[in-house]
Amino acid sequence: MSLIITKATLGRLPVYLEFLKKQKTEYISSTQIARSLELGEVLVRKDLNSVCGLGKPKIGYDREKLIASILDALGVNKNISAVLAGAGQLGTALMEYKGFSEYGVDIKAAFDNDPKKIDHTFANGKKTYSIDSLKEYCESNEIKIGIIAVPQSEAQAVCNKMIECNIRAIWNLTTYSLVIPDNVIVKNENLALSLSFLKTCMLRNEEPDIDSTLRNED
Amino acid sequence: MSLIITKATLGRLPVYLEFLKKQKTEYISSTQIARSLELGEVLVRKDLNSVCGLGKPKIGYDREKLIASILDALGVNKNISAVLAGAGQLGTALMEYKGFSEYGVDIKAAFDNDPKKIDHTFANGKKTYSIDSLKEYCESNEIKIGIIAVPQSEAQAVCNKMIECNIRAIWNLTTYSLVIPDNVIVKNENLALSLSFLKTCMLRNEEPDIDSTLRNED
DNA sequence: TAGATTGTTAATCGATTAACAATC
DNA sequence: TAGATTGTTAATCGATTAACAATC
Repeated sequence: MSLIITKATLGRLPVYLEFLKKQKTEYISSTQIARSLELGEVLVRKDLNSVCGLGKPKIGYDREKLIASILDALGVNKNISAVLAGAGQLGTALMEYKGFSEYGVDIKAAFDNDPKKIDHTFANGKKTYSIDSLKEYCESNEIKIGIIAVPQSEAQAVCNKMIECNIRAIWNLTTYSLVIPDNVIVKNENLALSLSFLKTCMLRNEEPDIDSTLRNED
Repeated sequence: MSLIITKATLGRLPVYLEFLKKQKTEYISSTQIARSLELGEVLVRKDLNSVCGLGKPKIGYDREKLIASILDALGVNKNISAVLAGAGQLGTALMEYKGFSEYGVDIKAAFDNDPKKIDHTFANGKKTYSIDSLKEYCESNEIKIGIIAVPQSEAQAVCNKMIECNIRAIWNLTTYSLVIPDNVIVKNENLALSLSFLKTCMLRNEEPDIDSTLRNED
């Protein structure tokens, strides 16, 4: 029944999701989706097929069910708690960002080593704690994801601390290439690289449809 | 001489660059690079070969020259000016971020429609102007890149304004799928999607080496 | 010469697309 | 039945890897 969901598919599921949410009709065909998103229609069909096999010839796919299946495949319904290290400008922006909850991720608290930042309360009531209390906090709050938004020079140290706290997935917003054990996954979000990639594409007059931040190093 | 640089290669160049900068030796072999970055050594050789053909058997590549070639291929030496729309938390973080200049991108000014934000001076002396003065500013400052960090609901309007200002490359930090003409390139930087992708990979226990933000929609 | 390394050509692999049969 | 749509099998395409010849 359920085919293997490739990573390429996984990457497109949220795109389908956004699109499907905007539609109004009860049923929707892969042809419509493909045309609107400028993707091959067979590709769309294969993607949809790998999360749910319920398309009906001549009618299309049940929109509601499709949305539910995608949400399920993405694990949106499973709520996951995260913590953030580094309550600077970027950290604050992330703490106050509302979009994460839509995907079932809750950044519960920020941690910093700067006494001036500790105890600060964000606009939404979340708080900044001392980095020393990270372990205790993670243990009592079932934290699964760690977000690193500290200065480069501290990135590895903070990363090590997070791993000690049993965090197994790290979102790295610094430009530092973290060294991590095999059982931890890292996603690098290098904004400088990303903007630079756009610039390079512009200079070469190409579409930026590959992302330079996608590779894992070390 | 210079082979075609594929986009996949283009995405890896900055990774090589970071690594090469950290090294000390005069020459470096593709084998060393491959091992350190966990890439295939033939792949590294092909990549390096597409930007410069100066590897020497038994010796390796001249580190300095390699760095220079990569910088050149990436267009880092060509300085490009950008403007940012939306001086909120995220916008402020980007305005004050120091890493962009390393890749030859200078975000010169921020624009907003909120009177409370207009005329604000950032920590580094850059300023926020009224969105109404965007066109004039872009024309007199040769602005090539526009960064959108406004609320979703205003993203398209701001994008349209930027296109009127002759901006041909847009870095979109909202979750909105911008509709743009063919001669404009967009790079979507959807942070919610990115974090969500990490979460999904964690739940499925996979490495997140493909990035969901890489696809262009609409 | 032997060994380390580069660069090229062919094979493999994964993802996408094309062709077409199946279904309502 | 005809037409629209789905789902599958084979072909294509691009990128990576393997094998190996060339070079210092």
